Amino acid sequence: MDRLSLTFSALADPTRRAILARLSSGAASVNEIAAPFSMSLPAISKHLKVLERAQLIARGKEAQWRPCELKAEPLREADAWIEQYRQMWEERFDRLDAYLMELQAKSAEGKVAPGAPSTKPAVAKRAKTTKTKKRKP
Amino acid sequence: MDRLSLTFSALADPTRRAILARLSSGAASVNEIAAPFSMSLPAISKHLKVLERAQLIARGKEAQWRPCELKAEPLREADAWIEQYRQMWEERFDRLDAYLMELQAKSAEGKVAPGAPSTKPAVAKRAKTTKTKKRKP
DNA sequence: TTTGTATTTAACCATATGGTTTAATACGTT
DNA sequence: AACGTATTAAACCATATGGTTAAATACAAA
Repeated sequence: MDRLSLTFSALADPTRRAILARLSSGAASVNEIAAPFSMSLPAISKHLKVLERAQLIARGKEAQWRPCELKAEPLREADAWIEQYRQMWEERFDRLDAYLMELQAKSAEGKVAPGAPSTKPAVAKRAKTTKTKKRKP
Repeated sequence: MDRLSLTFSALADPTRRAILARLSSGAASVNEIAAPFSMSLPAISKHLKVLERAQLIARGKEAQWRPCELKAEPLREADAWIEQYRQMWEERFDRLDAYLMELQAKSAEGKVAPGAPSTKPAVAKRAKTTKTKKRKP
């Protein structure tokens, strides 16, 4: 299986995401990792194997312990993939911004009812800092 | 299943990622989507159902066509999750940079053997250009 | 109404996933 | 050597996944 698929499918489980979260604050033994969960040790062991295959963790050997350490590299690749789509969800705000800017314009002309919400600063400001991409008509 | 798990497991398949890529350049019918692949139409239909359940696509109805449209919102959530780990993979480069900068310093003092590899520009420069992703203002 | 096109459903198959319980293994300590 | 602890392996089970082919459905056009 390709690396991206391995990464995403490793992340597609809340237990495994929780394990990564735990490891983000330092390496840990299998028992330490298992402690917060209400499942058997072998189940955790299997999850760790999945994470290891995805290279999201690396394991050491110290006496009878196999400490696990987080390896973020695959996350970087996953992030790079998702990154491609960033503007797709930013666009949404752009259109909202455009709409709100228009409202403001009208407001300046005194065409909006007195009680209309003030949409000016927080959101409309984003229109300047967000890159826009045109969508097909 | 929780939304993040749905999203990641939907992304954990190259066919589905390719479908999303196709849809990022505009909506398409099932047949159009299926064209590039060498698998049966029902297989594609199933993939679309997975994407739909994860809310990565939305479907319309026009005559006998059910056009698919990309919805990036879940990607934004996935991105936000991964974001937590960003510094984990940036740190790594920071340390590498620090090390290489140090090497350069020694090199400047003439303490490195004549044949030593020149590590100067390409990598050490990264220390300045490594982008810490733009966060919300 | 018949035919053609687009798409989904049904039934089936093989393999993967996530869990269990019961051993087995590996190492440090007594 | 025997024991205790940490971890994995084996065998098993239920359900999910990713694919197939054949049939059913929905709509447009002739």
